[in-house]
Amino acid sequence: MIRILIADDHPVVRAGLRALFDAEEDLDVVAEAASGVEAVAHCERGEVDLVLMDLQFGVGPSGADATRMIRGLDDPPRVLILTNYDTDADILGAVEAGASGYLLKDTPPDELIAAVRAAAGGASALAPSVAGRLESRRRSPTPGLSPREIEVLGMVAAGRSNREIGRELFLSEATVKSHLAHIFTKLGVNSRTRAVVAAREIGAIRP
Amino acid sequence: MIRILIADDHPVVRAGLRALFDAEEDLDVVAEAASGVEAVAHCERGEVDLVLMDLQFGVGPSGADATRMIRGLDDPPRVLILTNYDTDADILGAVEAGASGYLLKDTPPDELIAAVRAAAGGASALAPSVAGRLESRRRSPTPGLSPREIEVLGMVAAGRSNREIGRELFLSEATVKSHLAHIFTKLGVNSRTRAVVAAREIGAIRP
DNA sequence: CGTCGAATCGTCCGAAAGTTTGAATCGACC
DNA sequence: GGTCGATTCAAACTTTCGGACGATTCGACG
Repeated sequence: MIRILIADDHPVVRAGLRALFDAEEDLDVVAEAASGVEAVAHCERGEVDLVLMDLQFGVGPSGADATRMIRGLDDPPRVLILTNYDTDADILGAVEAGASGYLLKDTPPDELIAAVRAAAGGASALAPSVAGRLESRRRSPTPGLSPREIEVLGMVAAGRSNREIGRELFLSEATVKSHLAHIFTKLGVNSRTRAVVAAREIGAIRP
Repeated sequence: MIRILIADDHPVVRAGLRALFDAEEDLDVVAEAASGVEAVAHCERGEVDLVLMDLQFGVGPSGADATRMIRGLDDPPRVLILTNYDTDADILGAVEAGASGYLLKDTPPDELIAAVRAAAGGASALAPSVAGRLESRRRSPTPGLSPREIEVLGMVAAGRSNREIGRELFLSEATVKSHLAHIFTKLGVNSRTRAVVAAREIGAIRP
């Protein structure tokens, strides 16, 4: 018997998953959580073998954060990510946080159930499209943007000018330009707007 | 008895909605559709009082398109939009397409069921947050960007330079600048990156 | 201890971008 | 028939960006 915790902020999705699992004899939905903190609280009490976790909660810690916390417990349950979003950064973040698998919400039910059984059994379960993405990422790893560069890039994406960025980060405009020049070469572009597009594509900034 | 068609490309969401409605005596889920064309086909055969429609389908016509087609039938069912996304343009587009209501997927189940009954009874059902958004939109209507301006803005958002935009649209660079100047004043900004941010916020270009 | 990347700041210069002003055409609308 | 917005273009001007150097500091790593 696999004891499952469903963590998703959409009641409809929770009901759908519960209906799906109720039809299987070896799957038992023992709890639901509408937020990351709720999910962690449930796991602290034990009695859960596997968590189905959304990445996007309206408020509070993200699914990746919750995953990290859960995996830090003693004898933690496995965590399977089930989300709509599939940018590289999301997936990498989740896997690094300790997720055993990554599924997209348009996964067919039979695949989903198979993945749940596989994950509970200790195997890794990645949606094929996700696995391919991870593979392609391994071949051309993220142009390692430093934290500072990502910060600057985020402000560029928000429409700030170099001068404004300098003011807000307490930098000289020259430094901002310097960061931007590095960002440009790392992303293979030659203008701020193109950099924003590229950053969105690789998931380096909020979509 | 309200006969319901669920149109959503996510099996999990369909299962969730079905479970939700099955618990109500006066609601009967008579069919499911995983795409816009499927939904329209079902409605052409009649036997449906209300369609719960997602806006985002992976392939094929959008939920708004499907809504337009359904509302163009003889004696059409009512259409209730149920979606994740809530940009102004999405909502406006759906309402203009003939939707009787607009709900977000994080709506609590009881509200959802109430909205379904209201819509089937002929009333309009808008989520409070959505109604507020429409209201605010009425107060400050979309700065009327012309089709050409939207076209230019889209290319700016894609990272093109003024010269490139001119080449691709067979315009002089002066004309591109002229369009941009108008766009800036209409959006109340003073740079291309800010214009892209503003355009995203009001839903004038792809999110 | 030397090396390396990250982060900081600087100058100089050409290329884009943005501002201002003006103007022509065209279709829609009253 | 006149007005108005959309679209097109132009010249001149200012500001911002981006490229191409270099330079310093500092912590990490072997």
